[in-house]
Amino acid sequence: MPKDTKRSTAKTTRTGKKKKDPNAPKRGLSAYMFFANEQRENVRAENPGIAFGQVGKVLGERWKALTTAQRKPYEDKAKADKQRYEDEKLAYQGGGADDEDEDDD
DNA sequence: ATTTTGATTGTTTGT
DNA sequence: ACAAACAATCAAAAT
Repeated sequence: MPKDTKRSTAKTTRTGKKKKDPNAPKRGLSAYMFFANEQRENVRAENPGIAFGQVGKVLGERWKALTTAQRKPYEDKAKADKQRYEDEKLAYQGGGADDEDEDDD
């Protein structure tokens, strides 16, 4: 039996965010996010007057309804987003390698 | 090196 | 602005 490695996906939206990172390099988005961005209109369009959580549910079902091929475009964006985060984390850790100029806020 | 955990992403509606 | 359900993620920390 495969180790589940505890998947905490049931908590959902933790408004009380405790970050230990100094400058908190926000991660990248997820494929689902991009997928939702596109489908949200479609789902809502097909479900007039759909409830709050319902939309999300239907959305998720549709998401899995796709194949890796369909997710590909979304995953692609997700990866691109990750790279975006990479820059953040890079700057988040790598302060000044040799010389750096940053805008004082 | 491996495992776990924690933090984060964006959307929906309604108040 | 935030509240859950939906899925991914994945990088960093702990072991």
